[in-house]
Amino acid sequence: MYSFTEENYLKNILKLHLGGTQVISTNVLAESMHTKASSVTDMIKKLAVKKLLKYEPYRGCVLTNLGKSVAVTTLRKHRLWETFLVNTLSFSWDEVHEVAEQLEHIQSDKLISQLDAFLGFPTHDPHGDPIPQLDGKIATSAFFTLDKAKSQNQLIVCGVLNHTTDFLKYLSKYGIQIGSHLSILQINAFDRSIDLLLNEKQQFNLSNEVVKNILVQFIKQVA
Amino acid sequence: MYSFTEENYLKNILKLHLGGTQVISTNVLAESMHTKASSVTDMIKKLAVKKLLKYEPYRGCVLTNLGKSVAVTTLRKHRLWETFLVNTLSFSWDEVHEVAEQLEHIQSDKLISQLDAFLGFPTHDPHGDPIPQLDGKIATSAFFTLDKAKSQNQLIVCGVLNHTTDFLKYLSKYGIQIGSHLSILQINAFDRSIDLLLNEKQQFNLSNEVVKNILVQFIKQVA
DNA sequence: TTATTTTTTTAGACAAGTCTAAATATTTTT
DNA sequence: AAAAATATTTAGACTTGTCTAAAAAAATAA
Repeated sequence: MYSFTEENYLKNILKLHLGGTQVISTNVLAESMHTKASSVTDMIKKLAVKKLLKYEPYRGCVLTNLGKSVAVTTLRKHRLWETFLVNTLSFSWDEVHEVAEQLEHIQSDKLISQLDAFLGFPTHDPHGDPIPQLDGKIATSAFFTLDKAKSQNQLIVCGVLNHTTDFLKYLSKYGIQIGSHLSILQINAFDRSIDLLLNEKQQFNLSNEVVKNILVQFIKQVA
Repeated sequence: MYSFTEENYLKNILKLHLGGTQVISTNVLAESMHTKASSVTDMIKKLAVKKLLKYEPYRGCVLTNLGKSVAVTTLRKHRLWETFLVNTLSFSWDEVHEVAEQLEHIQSDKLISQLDAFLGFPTHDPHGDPIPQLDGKIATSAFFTLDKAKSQNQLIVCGVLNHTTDFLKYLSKYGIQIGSHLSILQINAFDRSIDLLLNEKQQFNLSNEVVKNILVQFIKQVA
C-alpha cells in the first residue's frame, strides 16, 4: 500500500498537527524526520500527487483526510505494539520505541484487530498516550502537565511528553512510572521546581524542565 | 544490519540447502525468489562480497557459516511469529505465512527472546516445521510423509510440505489439522491414493499428490 | 566434435529515497 | 524599501534493488 517511508512522513506530520501546528513547514518536518530539507521537498511533492497532503511551495503542507487516516492508523499500530511489548513481553517503557517503529509498518488488518482484542482493547499506551480507535478517533486526554499542579494536590502519573530514552531512564532511576502517586509538597517560585512525595514514601525535588514533561491527573476517589 | 532483501535471499538459499541441494544455481534461486536470473546474479555478487555466501560464476552459490547463521535466525523468527499468530492471536495455519514474512525482519534480539519465552519455548511451528534454536540447531523431525505409510498404521498429523494457502485450505475443508488422527484403511495400488479414517469418525480418500505433502508420525503409546 | 539449446552474466535503464551545492523565495533587519 | 539573513527548492549525483535485451558460457544433441 504505502511504503515505510511514506507512512513515517505522514505519521510525523500528524504528530506536528496534534502538537498544535496547522501548516507544517519543510524545515520543521526535516528536523522531525532527521533528514534534510531537500529530501522533504522531494517527498511531500510525491505525497501531494497521491492526495495524502496539500502542499503549497514555500508555504508548507497540511494532511488531507486520506493522509490523516493513514497516519492515524500508523499511530494506532505503534501504540498497540508498545502496549504489547510492555504488557505481554515485559519490556520496560523506555525500550519499546525503536521496536514499535518497526512493527507499526506491518501490513495486516487482521493482525491489528486480533492484537487489539488480545490486549483487551486498551485506550492508552504505556506512556499514557491515547491509542487511536478503529474509527480514527483519538481521545483527548484529561491529563495535564505536572507544572500546572498546585500545592497539596494528590496526583497520579499518566504519561510523559518527552519520549527520549534518556528522559524515561531518568524517571526510572527515581522510580517514577505510570501509576505512581505524587503529593505536591511545595512549589518553589524562584526556579519553578517542585518538592514532592512519591508513593507516600520518597521525598525529592524535580526541576521545572522535568516537571513540564510529566503528565498527571487527579487521583480518582473511587469511594 | 542486513536488509529485508538480503535476509530473504539468504533464507531462500537456506531452504534450498535444507531441501537437499548443495550448490544453488542462479535459475533455481530466481524461481524461489520470484524474480529474474539477472537480479539474482547482481545480488549474490553483493552477498559474496559480504562473505555471506561463496559464489563461482556460472557454477552457483553456497552459504558460508556467516550466511547460514543469518538465514537460520530469520527462519527462527519466521516460525516463532507463525506460532504466535496461531497460538496467541487465533490465526488459522493458512493465514499466517504472509504476515510472518513481514514480521521475520523486525530487528530486536530482546523481542525474539521474550517472544520465545512467552510462547513457552516451542520446538515446532503450527505447520509442524522445527523452530531453529538460539544456537542455530534445527531439529530433524522424526516425521515422514503419509505416502510412506502402511495399511493399518495409526498416525498423527504433524505438518505439511506444501505451504500454499490453497493446499492448507483444502486440508481445512476436510478437517485435517496438526494433531488429527489418521488410520490407514487401504492403499490403492493403481493410483497410490489412500483410504483413511480421520479422528475415528470420517472416512475418505486422499490422492497421492495430497498424501505426499502431509507429514505424520506414529501415534505414541503414552502407556 | 560441431551445432543447438539452455543457463548465466553483462550492459544499460529505471524507481525510490537520500544527499550536497547552488539557486531562488521569503522574512527580518536596518 | 533595500540589504541581509533564513527558508525552500532545484539540479545533479549516489545507493539499493529491479528489469529487459543482448552477449557469453555451459550443457546437450546430432
